[in-house]
Amino acid sequence: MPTTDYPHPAVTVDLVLMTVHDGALCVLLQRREAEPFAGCWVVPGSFVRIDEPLDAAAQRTLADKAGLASAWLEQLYTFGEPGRDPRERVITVAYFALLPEADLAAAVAGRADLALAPIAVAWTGEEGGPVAALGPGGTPLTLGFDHARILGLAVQRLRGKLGWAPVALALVGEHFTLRELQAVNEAILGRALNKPAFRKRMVDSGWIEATGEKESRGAFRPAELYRAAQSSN
Amino acid sequence: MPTTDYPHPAVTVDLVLMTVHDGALCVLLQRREAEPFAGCWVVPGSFVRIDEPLDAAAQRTLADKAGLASAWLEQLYTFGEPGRDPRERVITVAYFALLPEADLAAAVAGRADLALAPIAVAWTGEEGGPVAALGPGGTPLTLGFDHARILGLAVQRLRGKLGWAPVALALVGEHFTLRELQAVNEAILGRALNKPAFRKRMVDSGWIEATGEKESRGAFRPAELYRAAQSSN
DNA sequence: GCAATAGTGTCTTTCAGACACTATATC
DNA sequence: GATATAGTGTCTGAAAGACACTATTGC
Repeated sequence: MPTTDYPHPAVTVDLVLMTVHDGALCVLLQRREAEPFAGCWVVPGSFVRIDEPLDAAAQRTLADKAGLASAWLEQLYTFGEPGRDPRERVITVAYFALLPEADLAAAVAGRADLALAPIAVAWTGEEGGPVAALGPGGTPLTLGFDHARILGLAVQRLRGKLGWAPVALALVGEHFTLRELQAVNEAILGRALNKPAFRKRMVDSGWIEATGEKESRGAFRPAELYRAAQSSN
Repeated sequence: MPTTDYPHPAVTVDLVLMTVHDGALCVLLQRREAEPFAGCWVVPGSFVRIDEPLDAAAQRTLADKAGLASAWLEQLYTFGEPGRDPRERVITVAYFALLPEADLAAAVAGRADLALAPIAVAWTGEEGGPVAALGPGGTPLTLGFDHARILGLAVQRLRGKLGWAPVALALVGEHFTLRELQAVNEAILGRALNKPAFRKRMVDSGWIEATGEKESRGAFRPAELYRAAQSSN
């Protein structure tokens, strides 16, 4: 592995920032001003600095673009087709990040170039494939670069990890009810779940613990509030 | 995402070529001649050319370093710590590849700089961690760069995929018996499997189909030979 | 007591592990 | 028929879905 004089590609990180809003899995998209793909929507990204670890570049992008300090952040896949950016060779390391709805809504508020778009998934199971992101009228947004494919892979990975990792906890607040957690899971999977089975699985998993406090929403029995267990990280 | 004048990092692909030999999961390692890490063992890799897709670079490395035309090849993870190569910033996209024992043994034969090293895994379950590669005397080889970590992630991914993807089929020949397939699975997982359950799972999975032919090894009942089903890809 | 949601008990089905059994080849 | 491995039937236990039931709050 000697050093070479061959031209080096540019390397970026792209962030698929996801949350669940109104029962739908949503992603934060940014409207591009400049060419190429001006007017199209893309996931936020930035160039990796020459002395910066990849995870740090993702963290920095999270702070710059969304004003967010912390999130469940995980490397997704690296895309490097030569033609994916018409200007120069750009290899992008895609990350996906999960945030509670409130955090992401705050980041979007007052920013005309940002949108929280519901994701429309046509496939089911493990095959995967590209997905569409919907605009205000329910019409699909035009995504720039290969970001429809990146989004599709993010959804696929998220669905796959739901069963064996506490990723759903990153999408609810610090305190949450089992009903909220189940709703988040159902939004991600796109199908209804069985209530007793879900509750048993969650409680037995060791990911969550009861706080002893209750949530009161109206004229009916209040729900127990849970929080992420210490070891769930 | 404008173009920039910032310095670009070098990008490489590294290949974790694995097979099962003598009941042990093994990896193809190459002894480095040059500094840094001269005398250490590393997984084969090469620079990504400026007009070359990442998958094509992995495929080319497979052909150059191991003389192999085809294998189960899958992107693993991208490693980009600034200090991982002391010469310059090198971001590497790691792939793992699975080959039948015979193919990899042929690649190593007569090459003093290549070795097929058994992998010693200390952990179990899902945590993962770095692993050791063993030399002829059973002593651990000194691995260069961050390749112990790359190897560890490859083992973790391989173990994780065993249950729901037909990866084990890439490690046996075109025709194989269920006993051979089970032995491969056991070598990867590092634990014994239940025979009836394994057979039922394999047959029900749809990944394999019976050929109608038999394998005769001695004075006992011959085993049915199977092959990968068409849809198992 | 009524309404509405929270939470649970129980039955059934499905699947994997354990174990012992039957099957089939060569000698 | 002895032997060694291939392959299967059956029991058991764990986990999930279906469904109905009980529990608790405000009004």
